Amino acid sequence: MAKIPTKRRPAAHADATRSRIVTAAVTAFANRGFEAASTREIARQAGVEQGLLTYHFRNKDSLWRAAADQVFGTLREGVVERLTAAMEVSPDERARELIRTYVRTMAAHPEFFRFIVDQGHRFDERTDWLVDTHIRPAFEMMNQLGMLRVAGGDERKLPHALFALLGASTLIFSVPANCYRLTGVDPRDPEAIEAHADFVAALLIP
Amino acid sequence: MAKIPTKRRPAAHADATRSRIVTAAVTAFANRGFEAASTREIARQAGVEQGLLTYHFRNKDSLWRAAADQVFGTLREGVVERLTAAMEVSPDERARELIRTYVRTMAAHPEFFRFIVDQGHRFDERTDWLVDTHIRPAFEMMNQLGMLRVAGGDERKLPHALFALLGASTLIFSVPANCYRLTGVDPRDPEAIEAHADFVAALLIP
DNA sequence: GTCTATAATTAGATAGAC
DNA sequence: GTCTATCTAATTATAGAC
Repeated sequence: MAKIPTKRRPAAHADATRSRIVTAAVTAFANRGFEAASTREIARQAGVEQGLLTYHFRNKDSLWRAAADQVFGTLREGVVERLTAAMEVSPDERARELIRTYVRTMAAHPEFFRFIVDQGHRFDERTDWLVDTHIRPAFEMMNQLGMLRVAGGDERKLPHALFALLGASTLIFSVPANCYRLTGVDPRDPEAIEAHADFVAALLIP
Repeated sequence: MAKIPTKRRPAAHADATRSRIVTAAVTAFANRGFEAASTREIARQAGVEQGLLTYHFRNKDSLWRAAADQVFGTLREGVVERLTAAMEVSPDERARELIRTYVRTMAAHPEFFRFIVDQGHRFDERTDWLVDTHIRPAFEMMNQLGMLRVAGGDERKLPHALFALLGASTLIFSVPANCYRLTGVDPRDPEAIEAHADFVAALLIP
């Protein structure tokens, strides 16, 4: 009586399997970088055999792109969801709250930053794809929301504002071992996240 | 008549070989991370055979520490050298100039940031060693120089100030492919470096 | 001090059974 | 859809020649 798939979703179980693989891939790629992440370890984490990965994804490169889709998709949902609550406050306070929201989202998804740093120094196809598919839309959304007002309306300062904001907001959550060993503060603690959100918001919108 | 070593420095040539290996290792570890960097590729870049690496360094871990010593040593020299020129200006302007110097040094050595990010999320022996040996002394020097005045004298804000400064100053130089593809600005250009130094200095010391 | 050879392990990709 | 088996190549570490 087991394994009777419905007519409408014969592949529901396969979708779940595929999803588990992608989730395991996100962790592996973020923790170890593209080359060092092993498809065997990803399969093991997802509870499947390595051969199945080539059924759902052609090769390691395709799996990486699926992982990137999930990382940026989750991020987009998180930010957009929190931004729908329209704020009737001053532009400065609105920008500050956007930045605090941004910091909290980064804290919840440190894998995002490592994805970018691991890939961002390679002038290759994957970087072109990542920027065109995911990073540019995010950049334009942040700009339209007024989060980059720190550039003072000078378009030439936008790149510096973007990477300064991203680096200031996110680095601490991507190197928790360094931060904890160095300062005793664990950046995964909720209080540390709020403290960093307040600090960065005050820094960028004084 | 070749290969007549002097009495005092019989190993001068060996030292040069060792140094070439370390230099190649710095590049490899920064570009690809600890696991993905291969000792064979490092040996090839240094113009030696792989077996020689275990003569000069016990294993990959020891080689990584030697590479870290070189990265942080170079950085320390660069910063200290530039700071000896005492500045008789206001504390604010002095802090700004220190931060500009810091940004320029980071731009000249993007491998520093990738060393930290690649290692900083692992709670292991290497992180403990890196923090205790290199990061903490650098942190204390920055604090004593007044570069973390953005914390406003509040000791609890120091961790946030440190990682915000480091991230804001350095990220852009560590992801040049992202920045160039996204904005058209190549952060390796001297004008871009100066623009970022000015931007970050103005951001942290308004 | 440097190289050659190789052992033991692991990598990604593929073919085919079920 | 999932797994088993295997191929080729690359990995770190080691032993020993010179």
